[in-house]
Amino acid sequence: MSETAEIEPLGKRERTKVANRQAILVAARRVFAQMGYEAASVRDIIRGTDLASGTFYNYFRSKEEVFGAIADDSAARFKPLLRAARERATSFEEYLRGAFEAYFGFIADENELEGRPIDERRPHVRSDTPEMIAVYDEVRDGLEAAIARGMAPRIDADYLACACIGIAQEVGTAMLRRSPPDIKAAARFAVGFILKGLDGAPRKG
Amino acid sequence: MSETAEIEPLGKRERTKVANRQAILVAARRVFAQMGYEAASVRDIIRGTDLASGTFYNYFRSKEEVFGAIADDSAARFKPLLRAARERATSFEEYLRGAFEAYFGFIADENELEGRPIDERRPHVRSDTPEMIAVYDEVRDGLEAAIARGMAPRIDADYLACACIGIAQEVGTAMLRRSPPDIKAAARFAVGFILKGLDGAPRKG
DNA sequence: TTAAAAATTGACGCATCGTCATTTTTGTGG
DNA sequence: CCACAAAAATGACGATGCGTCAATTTTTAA
Repeated sequence: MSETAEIEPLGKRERTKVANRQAILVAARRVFAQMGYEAASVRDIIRGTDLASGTFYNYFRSKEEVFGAIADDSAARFKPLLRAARERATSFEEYLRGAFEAYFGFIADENELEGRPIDERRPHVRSDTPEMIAVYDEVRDGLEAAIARGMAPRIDADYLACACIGIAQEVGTAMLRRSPPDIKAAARFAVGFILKGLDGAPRKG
Repeated sequence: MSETAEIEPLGKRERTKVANRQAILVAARRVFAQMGYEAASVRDIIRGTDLASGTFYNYFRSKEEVFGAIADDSAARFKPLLRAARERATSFEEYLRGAFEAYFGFIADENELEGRPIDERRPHVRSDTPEMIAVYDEVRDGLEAAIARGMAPRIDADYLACACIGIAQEVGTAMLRRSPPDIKAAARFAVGFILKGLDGAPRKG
């Protein structure tokens, strides 16, 4: 194998290319958080770097594409956490708990930047970018695997995955609105709810 | 009481005001569906009516506000359906089934306009309009009432409402992607899942 | 009939859009 | 070290959309 990890043979050209792309993404994250996604313009983003306006278009075609790249990046960083939760788990319940704690912890970290309210900067997490589709697939695969092993009943894995993602999103957002956000408690609620429905969710108080 | 329902004493001024506002909303729905929310401009919307560009700003401040009005309108039309489901039901399960069938039927109707994929018709941020908050409150009230009557366990009503809404949204979107969308089946899935968790969801096939 | 009030209109100044010819930077061979 | 080609950055440009506003038309009320 001559494909060993390409340690660091990056010329200056490649390095600045990576650096510029990253600078744009960092500026975009900040701008989206500060003024909200809708209000932000490509010019606002590029002003947050030391690049010229035309340079933006060497890296992205539009604001939407930048948003997609950020979402893709988040999804790519989250996916291994999800995978790890699956591999670490020895039971379905453990898998679910690991996955939800990973997700709730992740969004708690991601939203620590000060600025506009959460709702105005938050991606509408649909099966959008390749990495986000990969996350959805990871969720569904994990559930299908559990079903195949008899750890979960044989139900519609697509709807099930959607239900879990919906719960994760909405309960996650609700958690962020509470201060301080209690990650374990939120995960406990979600896991109990998914496993047993109303009867399984932790009693209040 | 001299405040009796104001039957129809609308002058021409009031009538055209209502008509123009409605014309803008109708055009906006069509434009959002056809070219996608992001790509649409205020000019695109106003071109879909016989009004001048400046007139738009007598009714709305921005494209976002138009979307908010559409969302608000949808929520306002949906809320009574939800309320009716609650009043009609004689058990918690019946309430849930009625609510989900109402919601899934509603979004199936709402998205019958041909055009861009569902996901592109909305902004990438979540807007919480007054009527949408009212719908959320209706959901939570319904659940709290059930809890108070001992028809459901005493769990965190806020998280529960969020979980139900998340399920409704994600499973609803997934349902729309299938053709033809099977409203009853989707509702059966959601209700079973909420009541009993994995064990309660209908088996596949 | 007429004057005040309200609403509509479209042109205006300004900002952002995406492009592209030009300039600057980087990699390569003599 | 220099020169030359490829690659990338730059900012000015025409086009388009933005939100405003003085002028105009329509409606209401006296």
